[in-house]
Amino acid sequence: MNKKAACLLALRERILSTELEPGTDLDELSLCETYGVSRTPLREVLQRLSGEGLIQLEENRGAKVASMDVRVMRTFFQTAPLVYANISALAAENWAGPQLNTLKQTQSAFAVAMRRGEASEAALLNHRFHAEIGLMADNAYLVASLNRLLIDHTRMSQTFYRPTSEADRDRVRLAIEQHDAMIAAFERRETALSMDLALQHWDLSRDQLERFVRPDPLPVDVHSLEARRHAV
Amino acid sequence: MNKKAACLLALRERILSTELEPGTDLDELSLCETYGVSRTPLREVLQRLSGEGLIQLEENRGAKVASMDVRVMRTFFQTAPLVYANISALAAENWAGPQLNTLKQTQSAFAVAMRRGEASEAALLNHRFHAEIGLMADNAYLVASLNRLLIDHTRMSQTFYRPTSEADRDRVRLAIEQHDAMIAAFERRETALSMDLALQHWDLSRDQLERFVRPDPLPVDVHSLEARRHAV
DNA sequence: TGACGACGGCTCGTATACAAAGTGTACACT
DNA sequence: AGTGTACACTTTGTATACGAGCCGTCGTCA
Repeated sequence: MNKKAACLLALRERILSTELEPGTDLDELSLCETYGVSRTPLREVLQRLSGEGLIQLEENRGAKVASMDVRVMRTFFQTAPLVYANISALAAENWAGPQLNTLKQTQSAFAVAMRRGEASEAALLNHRFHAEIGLMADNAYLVASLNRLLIDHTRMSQTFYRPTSEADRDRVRLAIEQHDAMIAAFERRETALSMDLALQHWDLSRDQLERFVRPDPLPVDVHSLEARRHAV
Repeated sequence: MNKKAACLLALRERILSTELEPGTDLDELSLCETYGVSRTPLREVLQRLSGEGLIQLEENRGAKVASMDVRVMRTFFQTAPLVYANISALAAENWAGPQLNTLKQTQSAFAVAMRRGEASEAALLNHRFHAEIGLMADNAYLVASLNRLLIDHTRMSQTFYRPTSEADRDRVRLAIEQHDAMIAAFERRETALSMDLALQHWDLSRDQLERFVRPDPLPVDVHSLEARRHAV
């Protein structure tokens, strides 16, 4: 029972961190061995992961990690701002009890991981941060979308948390500041501001993700570069 | 294998039609007997239904049909127009291949069922109609929200398809006309119009659902009725 | 030599048996 | 008489064994 939950958690993390890359085939027996559970509970875990959209099950063909092709990504960029903005506004409106403190704790853990350069830990904590905002929003319908978005967001942003240039480092710092601003807005129940901040946070993410998805093209050849330069 | 799929389908329909009412406890053994499958595949079906949000699983406590309390409904009314409108616009933009024809077929089947007074059949076909629009929208993220909304929408609207007054009958006719208008808008890829029509369709639904949720209050007593009448 | 078919291995799907957890009742003790 | 505990029964969770479906390879036949 505890082993089953552990297995679920572990697989989730391995998928989100892209240690298990999109499209990877999953073998039941080897997973059973890895996590020390028999096939019955393991298959239930797989069913569950499939329900969450982390893996895809095919009849008589086993499971594979959910793919992430260009079409999916187009949709992702189209949908994310809508959902993130609304979730954020709802979170400001509806959070209750200890949720805000939980969020603050996640945020500090995130900042620490980032400072220490623990990249995949940071990515997972960022995921958790936004998932917790989802819980605060208290809207089972939109959260369904949010969680799907977060899966792909986390997988795409793996590189983000391994900043190489100083400009990248600045962006990460900005992301952390934005998180703090969001927390403050939630605390004061500032719905409209929360929505704005979510959109700003999204803009930053989008720039970063687009750089990952569509990196600067390599020069075709020296001549075309020269030609372009003189054509301006 | 086929029996498992049949079991899944059947349970889905029974839940959507509220034959299995929200909150009902589900007993594994009796379900096994009913559908002629053993516990292992049945439990996988339950996992799946849980993933779709149709039932709720609790550790060592079995499954129960997803509840539908007032808080859930508040959220429902808040979220539905946003998702429906966007899904509709995306459907107009992205539908491909035979999807539109499939939708037309579902629509005629729905109209027929409605004319024949087959209430739960009509409710399920209406569900299918909107689920198919979801597929046309081709947006895995938003569809997750849509499907959650449709579950509760279908369960709440069970009464809608048993019109009692002539005014109710008019509303049903209008709903069918709106479906046709949506199909036409999709066919011509009129994104903005599709969004508008979805919102109109939602307005109609909302009025109907609110009447179900908040019916005309019963008279407190005869005296207060008399008093009210004279007061006008 | 190429193509079709049969066989064998492998993985997935299902049934069943057993273990663990929860629940209700009855009996004893305060 | 009320409460608490223990035991039996019901229901859920897990392991394992067996059957079914897919895939690749090898052999045979044209």
